[in-house]
Amino acid sequence: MAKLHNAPALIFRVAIPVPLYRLFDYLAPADADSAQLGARLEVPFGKTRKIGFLVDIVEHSELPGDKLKQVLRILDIPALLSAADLQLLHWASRYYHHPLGEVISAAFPVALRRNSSVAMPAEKHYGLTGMGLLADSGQLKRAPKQKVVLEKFQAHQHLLSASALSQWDKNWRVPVQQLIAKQLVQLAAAPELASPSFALTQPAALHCNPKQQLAIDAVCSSLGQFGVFLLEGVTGSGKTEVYMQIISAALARGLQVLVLVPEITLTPQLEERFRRRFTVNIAVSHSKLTDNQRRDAWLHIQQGRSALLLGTRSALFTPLKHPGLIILDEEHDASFKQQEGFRFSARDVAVVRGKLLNIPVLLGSATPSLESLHNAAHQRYQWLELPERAGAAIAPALHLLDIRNKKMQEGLSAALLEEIQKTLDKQEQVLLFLNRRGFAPTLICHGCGWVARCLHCDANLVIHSHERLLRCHHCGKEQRLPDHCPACKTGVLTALGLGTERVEQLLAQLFSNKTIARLDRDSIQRKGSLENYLEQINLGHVDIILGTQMLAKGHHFPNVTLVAILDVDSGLFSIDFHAAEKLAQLIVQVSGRAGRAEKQGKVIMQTRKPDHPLLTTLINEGYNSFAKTALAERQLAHLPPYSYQALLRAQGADDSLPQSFLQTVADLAQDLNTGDTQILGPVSAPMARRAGLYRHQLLFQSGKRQTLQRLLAELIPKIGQLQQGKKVRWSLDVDPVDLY
DNA sequence: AGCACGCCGACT
DNA sequence: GTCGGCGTGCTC
Repeated sequence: MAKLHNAPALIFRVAIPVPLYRLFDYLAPADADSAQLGARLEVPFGKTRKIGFLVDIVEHSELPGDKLKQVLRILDIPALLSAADLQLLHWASRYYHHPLGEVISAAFPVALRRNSSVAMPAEKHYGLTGMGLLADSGQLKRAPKQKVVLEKFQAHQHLLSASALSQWDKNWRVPVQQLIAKQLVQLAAAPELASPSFALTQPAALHCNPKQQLAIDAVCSSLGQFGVFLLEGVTGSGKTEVYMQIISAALARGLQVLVLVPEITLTPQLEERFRRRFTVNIAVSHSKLTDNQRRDAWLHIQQGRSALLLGTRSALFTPLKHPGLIILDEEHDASFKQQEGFRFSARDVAVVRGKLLNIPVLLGSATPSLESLHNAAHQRYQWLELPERAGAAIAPALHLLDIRNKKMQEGLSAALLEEIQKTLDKQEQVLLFLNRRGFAPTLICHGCGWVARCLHCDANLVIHSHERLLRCHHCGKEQRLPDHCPACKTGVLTALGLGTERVEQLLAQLFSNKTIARLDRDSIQRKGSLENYLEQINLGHVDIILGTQMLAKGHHFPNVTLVAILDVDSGLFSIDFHAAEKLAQLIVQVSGRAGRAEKQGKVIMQTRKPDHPLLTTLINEGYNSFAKTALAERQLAHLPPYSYQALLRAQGADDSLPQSFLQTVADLAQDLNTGDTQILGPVSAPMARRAGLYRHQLLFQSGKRQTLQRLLAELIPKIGQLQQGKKVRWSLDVDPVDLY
């Protein structure tokens, strides 16, 4: 404990996960020598204790020594984050103008943010004994469970962890214990990661076409150095096989691979394919897992015990012991953008991470974002295309169906109904897409014109007919479906517009001998898992599939030969300039759900704007032509990616507080604005009131990223000190993707 | 974000 | 007389 009198007391600069734009100084603890930057620290903070992060060690503090408290303890020796990881988090904090403590905190799994224990799961691993290796499983025919388990081990020829076994079969413990008793299986020490010689006993890779091989070679030759690759491949073009062969090359070099996917609904199939293909330990991280499971996955990768991490957005920051490659699948997907708190884009941060770690980053999509295509066009990303459908599957044919002046039955034209009938007659499946759940979006009184509106939002209530409810899709508030008009008491209430429930009802009438599956948030919640539905569909037990957005993602329905998008027009006219891009991606993605090698799929889009250039370009010339046109329009309008934006949102209990707060900020920004940054607003948000709060926004736009960044860097810390800033909830969104 | 201090209304 | 409402201020 005794310190030399003259040794200067060391000061720890600590980032604390609080919404404050500053660091906190502490007196170093006794064991200061063992502290590394990035280590978690337990510190006294106000009246409580918090876990903070060591970001600097200095000799002097600006504060007088008697104001400083001492660090209680260093939680991680050594630190769990590498220098490059810490550098990435510093960058992200600066770029997104979000407090460093909260940003670093986001890199850790929840279980490590509050709880100090890095009680590394001393997870048990099991492997074959020499006897087990040679044993003939046929001799266990009187113990079928043991036989299957033994065969599982023999097929893998390496250690299996308890969690891997649990995922394979919940009831593995008893047979494994019995096999241990027979000395066929033994408890083993957990393996270190894959050295370069780690055996990858994988099934032979599929034969690749030349374009696939070109993509594989391009990324593989970049292993060990930074580079961004944009892999554009339509559904069925063999994108996943390209991923697998590149992953395989990275693993063979003893490198770890981080694979990010948009949502967990996509992971079961991909995870299964990975597990079948690779014998390395695979870690999985997504929101359906428990905090402890996610902590374990994080630590397994951090310690190099797992070689492959399959996860969603928040897995991006997981420290890699042997960084090799980052893959981001469906890179255009909106779920890669965090929409609250620390609003980062996992796609953009992944690219920066690749640069800092000096590893390649592979972005894949059938419908790349305009930003990524723009980056590819400017040689910042290397563009790799997979034009052909592997196995000679035929791309679906797209048709616009003009429904102007056509008689419609619940949103379905006679011509479409005829197509549906024809398809059903051939014993093939039909997929109908309508991006609105519920029965109908409006309840109106035929007598007096009263409309059911949400009390807390600027929105109409949606009719949910099965549940006899009116529900607000923005704040979730519900009420009973009224029998009579609450305003005039006499008028007849009428449902206006279309929802999936309503279409389902009609289909059930028209095709009463057919099975219909409705897939939307409501039906999934009520009737059980999505997987169950998907299985029923692919077993051929369903004739008509009807659903929302949910259908556009990942799942392929090989027996579907007709896809119909019931209302393509609602996406054509929006105040948000991203709408056209999103609609085009949606159309292509939904189209991609259908068909297989021997049957060409057909896609019908009902529209009242059959001449709309977005639709005609997309249909006649394809997604890439559409993208070129859309980018040209963006350039003319000086919109991203030809300019850079940041959106400051504010909400409060009344209309004036957020408005005047943003006006103060706008004035302040104007004073600081030395560049060409445009300060637009404040204006009220497109939905001015939501969940009882009044919302306003202020948009910053500049032709130069640096100019915008410089302004924000000066402005944002000042906002925190504004008196008005404490009475409203505000947040900054750098590179916003939806302007709501 | 927490958490405490602080100054005004309806309760045992 | 007090329990407790949430406005305001601070956290090294």
